[in-house]
Amino acid sequence: MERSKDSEKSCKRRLVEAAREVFAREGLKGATTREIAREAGVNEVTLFRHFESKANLLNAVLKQVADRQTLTLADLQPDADDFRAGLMEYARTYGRMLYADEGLIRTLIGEANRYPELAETITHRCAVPWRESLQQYLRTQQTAGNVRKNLVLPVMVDMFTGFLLAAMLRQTSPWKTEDYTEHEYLAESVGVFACGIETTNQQKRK
Amino acid sequence: MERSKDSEKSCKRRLVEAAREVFAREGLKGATTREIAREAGVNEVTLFRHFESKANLLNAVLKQVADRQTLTLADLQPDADDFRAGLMEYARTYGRMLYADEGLIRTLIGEANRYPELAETITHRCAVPWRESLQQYLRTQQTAGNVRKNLVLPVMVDMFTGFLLAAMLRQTSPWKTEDYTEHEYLAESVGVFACGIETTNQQKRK
DNA sequence: GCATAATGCAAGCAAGCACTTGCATTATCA
DNA sequence: TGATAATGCAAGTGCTTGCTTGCATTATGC
Repeated sequence: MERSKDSEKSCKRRLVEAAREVFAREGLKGATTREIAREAGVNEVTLFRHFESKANLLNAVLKQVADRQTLTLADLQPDADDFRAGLMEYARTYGRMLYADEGLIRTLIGEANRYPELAETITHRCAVPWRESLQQYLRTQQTAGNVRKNLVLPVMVDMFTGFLLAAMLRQTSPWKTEDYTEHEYLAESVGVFACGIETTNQQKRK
Repeated sequence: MERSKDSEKSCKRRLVEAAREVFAREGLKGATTREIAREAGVNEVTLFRHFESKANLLNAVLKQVADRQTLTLADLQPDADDFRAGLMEYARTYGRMLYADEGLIRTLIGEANRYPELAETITHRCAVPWRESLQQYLRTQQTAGNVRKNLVLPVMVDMFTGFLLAAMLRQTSPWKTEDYTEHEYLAESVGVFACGIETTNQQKRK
């Protein structure tokens, strides 16, 4: 039972990896088991022997993505002493994650209503942890006197992740308009957001 | 040639209408010509007689949506004297449009990379006009002294539409978390945005 | 070296898909 | 009424899909 662990694992892993790419590239319906198997370099039958259905394979992919995100979030230690620097760190990390999983995120946005249980899973394991971490950070900054106390924190958190998500969607579209750089967007938008929620509203100098 | 105009038009229109719903509900690949025809109450063959292919039908749908949005935008006359009220009007109108076309927007986000020419069309005919209108409004407010002059306006515009889009995606998801109302989100987020870009940064009282 | 488990391969199945064809039926309008 | 155009209907074509079956081949660990 121990002997085959390695090869089997590498085979399964290669399949999950390939499936992640093909699902992201072709969509849930557009991805075919034939193409996934080909991209993984294994026979299509092997795919069905490991995961019994295409749906099972998709679940394995999502589980892997969720686990990776959990690690990313756990590694994040934002600067609590510099309010704006901490926010920027959240924004950069969140943005990096968005770009890394772009294809899957697009696909899930598109198919969320058709696979509700799937959307719920990914939400509970990805979005909720981010929300709570960020909300906790803002609460800390409130008690430190940096952030206004009359804010609805859940709204602020969703607004923050919201304009970052939208930025990713725009930048990775085939039609991106290119009148500012990604870095410029991050700095400017997070700056305005910070300016909007902080206590002492000193004007930001460019 | 005049005689059949009505019935033909009504038939074509019913097909486009049904197609819009089915495409939105099932996705570009998931939507079948059979179901579209059934939902329109006509025979599947009739569909192929009017539009020669599924792709043509999709184009007709997008054209209709784009035209409708052009009208919506033309009707919008934001209050230029009250900066925040004008912003809120933009937000409400934009939000209404987002909710009306939710399904299609989701689908297009999901499939943008697989149908680039399609994404480009819809962008040029929908997103760009919004961007320019909003940017013009902000420029006006800058000269009126209400908005800071050291802002990168394209970023501001995309940030604004961005957190509104993301809010719609969240609210219409099967897993919406429900810890604030749609109205509350609008008021709070637009408030923070306004607070972030305006010249005199008076604290907003709840 | 040998049993056992994993993989490959060729073929196929049943279903669903976009799209077509041929013909009967209905509505339109002069 | 009668020609013409639009629609309905039944059937079918060729392709792709997820998934299965049977059997040969390879690797693994004792």
